[in-house]
Amino acid sequence: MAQKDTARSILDAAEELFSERGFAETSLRNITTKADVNLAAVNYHFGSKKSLIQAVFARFLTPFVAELDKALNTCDAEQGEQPADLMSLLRLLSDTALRSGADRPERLRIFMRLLGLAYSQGQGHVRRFLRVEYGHVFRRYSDLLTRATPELSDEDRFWRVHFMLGATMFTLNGVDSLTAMAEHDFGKPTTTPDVIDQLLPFLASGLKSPAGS
Amino acid sequence: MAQKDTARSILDAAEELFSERGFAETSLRNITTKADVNLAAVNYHFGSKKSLIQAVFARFLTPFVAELDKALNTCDAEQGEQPADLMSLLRLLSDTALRSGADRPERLRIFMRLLGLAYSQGQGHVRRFLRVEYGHVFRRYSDLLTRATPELSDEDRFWRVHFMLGATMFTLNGVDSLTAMAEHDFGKPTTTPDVIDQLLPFLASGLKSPAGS
DNA sequence: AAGTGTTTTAAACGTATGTTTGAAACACTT
DNA sequence: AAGTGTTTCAAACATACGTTTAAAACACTT
Repeated sequence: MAQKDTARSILDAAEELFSERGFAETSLRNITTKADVNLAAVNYHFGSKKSLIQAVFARFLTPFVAELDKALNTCDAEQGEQPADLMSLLRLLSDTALRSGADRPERLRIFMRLLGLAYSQGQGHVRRFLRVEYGHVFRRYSDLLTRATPELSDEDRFWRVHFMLGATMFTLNGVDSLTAMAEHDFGKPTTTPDVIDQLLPFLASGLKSPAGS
Repeated sequence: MAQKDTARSILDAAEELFSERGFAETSLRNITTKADVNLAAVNYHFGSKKSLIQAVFARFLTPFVAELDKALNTCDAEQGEQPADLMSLLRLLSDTALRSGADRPERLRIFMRLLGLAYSQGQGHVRRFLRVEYGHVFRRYSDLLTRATPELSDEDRFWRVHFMLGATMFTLNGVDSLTAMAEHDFGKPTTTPDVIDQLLPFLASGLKSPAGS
């Protein structure tokens, strides 16, 4: 019992501190102090700081890709030959992401920050870990995206999908600062689902934008 | 003479190393070794590591915002009352960015990586420095963008501009990996201006996308 | 050539980090 | 209750960092 508790406390504290300050800027002493466990507990339970970082990602991503895989299965079964349209595909992904870790709604924001950090900081080991562990589901989703945009050349689609990825990562990365700015400027409170409702049409328009200049 | 050389060598090395590995992950010893100067030279010439980071940004941004300001002046003079259209505005910005530091074309990529790092890593002092030092020019550009999209509500425009920013940052951030992937998959070599030619229509379509779901 | 202010150098300082250790505390079977 | 494997703990380890120092080397005026 104590084992699970200690490991979970460490993961909770690490997740939050990493997302706030980055990986290199968060020390094991920060984490163990916040988790109220002994300093040596990290190395005892996870082996090293690197492994702890991967464990933080795994705790979020493993249930998420499982749910996404399930959602893609029912999507395939329902539609048969006819490909799903673009907007539905985007909704499917965002709904799955929002539902994953439904207990706390700010979980998605935290995880997106972690993902952004992993790609902008060194952390090549995280990228490798993610590709090896979860690559097949993302490849599956990518195939559906291809079938939903048959009018695009592979090259155009490649670039535009990355543009979409960038807009999404950046936005959800800083969604807390952005919603605070929006609330200050426009009065209305804005939630993460609200932001996603704004984002998806933008992404769809961009992806379908006419080719050429 | 020796003074300028040492300081410049440090800036060159710091710019490259920071953009490759991040700020916290790059030590002064890494920098001074690469620059082939003494370790103490950084603190002698720049005072501290923080000031060095700001100096790296200033060296790129000061000429850039000067050129952008000039371009905005001639833009104002030419157009008179009639606002510039969206595509021209985007071109104006990207042309200025591409021309700035024209000596080496990968300079823009390096700088975009630095900017992304400054916002994703802690580095709150960089954000503050940039806002205080260069904020007025970006506010000026933002006003032109507003006049070019009168059909949008301030709130919609706010969000979509940040989506554009995200797509741009992410893309130019990883433009070297992305062009390498594109070349591997599609044969054709792709340059940074090519990528921007793909990006701008995407951004324009997204910004102008019809409101509502 | 002497003198003066600037720049470079090698070495050290103090601090913080990730990790290891060996003993103590604990949980659980026999 | 003794014994056994697991978990916690305080302390120390080795290493790396940013910064400071004081002397040496340099550039340049008089």
